Formats: sequence, C-alpha cells, structure tokens
Amino acid sequence: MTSHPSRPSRSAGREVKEKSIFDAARSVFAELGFRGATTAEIARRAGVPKANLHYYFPTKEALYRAVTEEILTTWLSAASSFDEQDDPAQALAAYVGAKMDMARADPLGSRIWASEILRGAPVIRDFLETTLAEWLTSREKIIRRWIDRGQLRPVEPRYFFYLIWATTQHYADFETQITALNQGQPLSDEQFARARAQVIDTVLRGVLVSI
Amino acid sequence: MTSHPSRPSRSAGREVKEKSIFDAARSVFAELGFRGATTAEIARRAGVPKANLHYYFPTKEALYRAVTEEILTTWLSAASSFDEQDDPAQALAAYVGAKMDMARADPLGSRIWASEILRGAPVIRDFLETTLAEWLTSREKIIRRWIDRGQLRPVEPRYFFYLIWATTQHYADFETQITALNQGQPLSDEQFARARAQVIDTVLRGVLVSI
DNA sequence: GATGGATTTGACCAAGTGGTCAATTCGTCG
DNA sequence: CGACGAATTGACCACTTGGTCAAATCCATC
Repeated sequence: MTSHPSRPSRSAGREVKEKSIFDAARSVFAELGFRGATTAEIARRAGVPKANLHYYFPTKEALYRAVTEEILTTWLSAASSFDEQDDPAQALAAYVGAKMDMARADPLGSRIWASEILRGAPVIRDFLETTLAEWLTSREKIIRRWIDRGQLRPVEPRYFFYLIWATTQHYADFETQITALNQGQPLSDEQFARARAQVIDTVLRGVLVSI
Repeated sequence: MTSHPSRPSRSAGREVKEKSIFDAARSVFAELGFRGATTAEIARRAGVPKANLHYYFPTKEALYRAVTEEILTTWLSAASSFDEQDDPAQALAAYVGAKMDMARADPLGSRIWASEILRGAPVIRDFLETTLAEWLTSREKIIRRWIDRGQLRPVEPRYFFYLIWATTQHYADFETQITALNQGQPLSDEQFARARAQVIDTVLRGVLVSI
C-alpha cells in the first residue's frame, strides 16, 4: 500500500488514465477510422482535456499505433489456437469457434482491423507481409497434410482461411447490419450461440470428406 | 449533332463532368470513409476546382448520398438474381457466383458499403431496416421451402446468408490483405477464378443434403 | 454579334484540426 | 515542512476543413 485506496498511487493512476484514453481511442478509431477520428473526440470520451491526452500519447498516430499493436498481439495469441491435431474436424471447430468468440468479445478490435485494411493497411502492411504471411504458409502445410491423408477435400488452403476469417469477423464488422436485420436488436446470447454453431457446422461440412 | 465531336455539347459535358466527380468521390469514400474523405481530395482526383464540385453537388453529404444511392440500386438489381428454382444447388451457385463477380468487378462499392456499416450506417440504416430486411425475409422463405423438401440441411437461413455475404464481399473489402498475402500481387484472373469456384463449392457442400 | 442563362473558379471565411506551451497543481520523499 | 519532478490544463497556433460568393467565361439562340 503506497496510499489510500480511494486515492490511487501515482503509477496506478497513470495506468488507469492511460487505459481510459486507450479505450476511448479504440472506440473512436473503430467507428470513424484513423482519418475520421479526432483527438478531441477521443479526449471527450476518455473524460480528459485534449492536452492531457497528448501528454500520454504524443501524437494521434502514436495512439493509433498503440491500439493496432495490441490488436496484433491479441490476434497472434488467438492464432496459436490453431493447432495441428490428428482430427481436422476438432482442430477446425476449435479455431472457428475461437474466432467467433473473439468477434463477440471484442468487436472493436476486428473493426479497427477492417478499417485499417480498407484504407490500404499503411500501418499494419508490414505485419501482413511478414508475420501473417508466415503464419498462413505454416498453416497451409497443416491443411495440405490433412488433404493428403484424405481427411479433407482438396481445397486451396488460403481461400479456405479467407472464408473462415470473413465469416467470423463479419459478426463483429457488420454488427450494425446484423442488428438492423434483427428487428433492431443485437443478437442475443442464444442467437449468437446458434449462429456460432451453424458457422462451425457449415464450414466443416464444406471441407470435410466425411462427417 | 449539336456541336463538334471534340467539343461535347453542354448537357453531355455536364454528364461527363458529373460522372468524373462521382467516380472520384467513390474512390475517396472507399478509401477514407465519409469522415476521412475531403472534398479537396475528391476535386483533385476529378481534376476540377473544389468550387466546381460544389456546383454539381451542393454538399459533401449530398455527394455521399448520391454514391450510396447508386450502390443500393446496384445491390438490388443483383439481389434479384437469387431466384426460386427447383434446384437449390443451381440457384445458390448462381447467386454466390454473381456476388463473387460483383466483388471483383466493383470492389469500391463493396468497400463503401462496409465503411458505412462500420460507422453505424447513419445513411443506409433505413434501407437496411426496410428494403433489405424484406428481401431477407422473402428469401428465407425460399430457403425454408428447400429445407422442407429435404434438399437443404436445416440451417437458419439468415446466418447462411451472412456467411455468403461475408465470404464474397471479403474479396473486395480485404483486397489489400489478400494482395499482401499473395506476394504483394493482386489475385490474377486465374487465382480469382479458382477462389470463386472454391467458395461456391464449399458453400454448397456446407448446406446441401447430398451432392 | 448581342443577349442571357449555364458554368467556372480564385479568393475568401468560419469552424474544426492536431499539436504546443507555459503556468499551475499534485504527490512523494528527504 | 520544503522542494522537486510528475501530471494537469487553459490558452493558443498554424493548418485544414466544408462551404460561399462574386466576378469572369462560355455557348446556344436569336
């Protein structure tokens, strides 16, 4: 204990404040994109003066990079859930399910990613061309092994991954549309669970040899 | 003939100019979104002074609405290609193929749509809640009929449509990412044809009872 | 070739932008 | 306590934004 509980220590206060700015930036970037986002709006949502925001993050771009950095980290840790197993059905179901859960738990991250890609990926281009490309290559090998063993239909692995990514991220990126088509109500937990199960099922049936 | 071929008539000149502004706006909105787009940049790409742009389109929002209007029109005409047929395999293959072709032929339209949804669909919300919702309801009936006839596995139709929309539009919206993962080269016609065929095949196998 | 509406455009404006800075306040520690 | 660095913030700045406007130009018609 360095201070009274109701008055957090200096360093703890810093973390809290930095996080509130960070979270505000996340939501604004997800809604308006990098160009459309304004530091004034981010500061407003964070409940701090604009000058204070610039104390913690020197520029708008630095703040944006911090946000994308965290998204890439999250993505990587989730990507490792795609493991080689004997049973492709189990491995794929786990992976697709995990991606659906991510879209539900953190739609903002997915939307910032989408927005970044839409504008030509100036910030994460390097990540796409190196880390993501390597990840994809290594997982293609796993898919090909399953195909060689006759467990999977002969598909081009990368287009199969695109289908998985597109479908799962759609529930985050197009949440507005999905809600509008659901009588204006966001998908309930039950509805989402049903969608999740169906996505897994459809994807698996699409590529498995037998089921 | 109202004038010399090299000097277009007044009304023809108007159409040409309006279209060049319109096309420039499309590309800027697709890249930067509504908020990120600037009238100066649109005017620059159209090769006209900014004041001239405002002569043809009074405000940035009017220009944006004109662009989205055209996208909705295109969408509707393409949506009618989803017809009721005896054979769901044929109908679905035609629909998915058409959506893939649209993503290839006009990626900008898809990206503007995506960008509009990402920011909460303030402009097309009404379209989503009325026209699109009705379209979806009517097509759900067709899907259910196929299910009742035992031609399709019992899926919730709307989540199935989301999978189709997400997967096909991904090739437009995430073109930057797909290109980055393809050694920096956009998908060739051959690669795209392969992706198109695989998407159709995977989607069909995912929901057809027998194939 | 004169007329008059359509078109073009440079100059301009108020509001908003990202970012700075100096003055102030705060909290910790000797 | 006093002092010193960390943190806070109102005021400010140069630049960009969407949009205006009046003067100039164009061109079909008579």
